[in-house]
Amino acid sequence: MSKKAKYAINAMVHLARKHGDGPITIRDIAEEENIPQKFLEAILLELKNAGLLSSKKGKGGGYYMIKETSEVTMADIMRLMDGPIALLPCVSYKHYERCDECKDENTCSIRRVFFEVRNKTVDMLKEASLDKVIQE
Amino acid sequence: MSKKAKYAINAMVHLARKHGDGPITIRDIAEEENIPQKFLEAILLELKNAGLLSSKKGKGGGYYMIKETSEVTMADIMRLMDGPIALLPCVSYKHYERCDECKDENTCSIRRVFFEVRNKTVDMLKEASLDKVIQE
DNA sequence: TATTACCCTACTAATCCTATAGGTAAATAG
DNA sequence: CTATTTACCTATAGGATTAGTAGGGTAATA
Repeated sequence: MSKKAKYAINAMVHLARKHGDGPITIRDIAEEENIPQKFLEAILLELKNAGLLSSKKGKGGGYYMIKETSEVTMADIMRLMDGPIALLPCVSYKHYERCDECKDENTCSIRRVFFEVRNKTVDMLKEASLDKVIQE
Repeated sequence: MSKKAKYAINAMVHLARKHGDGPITIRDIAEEENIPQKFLEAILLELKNAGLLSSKKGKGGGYYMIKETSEVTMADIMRLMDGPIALLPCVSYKHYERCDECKDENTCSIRRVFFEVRNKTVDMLKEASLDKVIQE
């Protein structure tokens, strides 16, 4: 997982914790979560464009959750930031791509293993919604 | 997973299938598995240095399995090629590293999730020994 | 209208990935 | 002993990605 995705998760968790408190500024999130501010700016924008967040400008502005905390999962955030969750592109559902050195996918012996890994991983990451994550 | 690791796995599977047939040349593996030969050369050397393979020089030489196919798993190969299997360095067992932006690991809410993902993933990859993989 | 915050473009330094080139050393066949 | 075959070693290099930084422009609010 890239730092970007980790930052995104930490920022979302931060906002989930303050859900209902109104907008939170980029600077506050950056400082409290130890994220470079300019980098965070781009990340939050991406999360907003994907519909996971909303924002308000001007004094008293900032970012805030637009969905319920139960409706946003680690899988959502990671897919947005890093793309495929699968270890091999040929077992990815959302970003499928054929392995160019593979002769025949149907007889590829390692594919089954990594298909299972992908499925289990996605299951766990989909289970991990923001509300569950902050409930500890 | 890097191409390097995927190549390594395919090469090991290839050698596991021919276990007992004597040494297989780099060229043969490269051609049959569609792996760039020079790249494969470095990969096989690394696998040998890690004790997963042995080799023989000169005519009739090549690489061959030195362990039983049940004793080498996907986890072994992947760790050797790509390093940590964990998505976050702070939940890695063999390559643990603190997240530098993390204030307190004990209260880090996302750590638990990715710890579970790591454990399940490693379990599956350790289960996937070469003999199991080629038994299909 | 001053302040505050969001939005946008471009750039960069460092690292990693995926190889390639060219030569050395050892084993074997004849 | 020579030629051939094969693994082994060193160095390098282009491209992609990552993780940012710099410097402003634009929009909303008090």
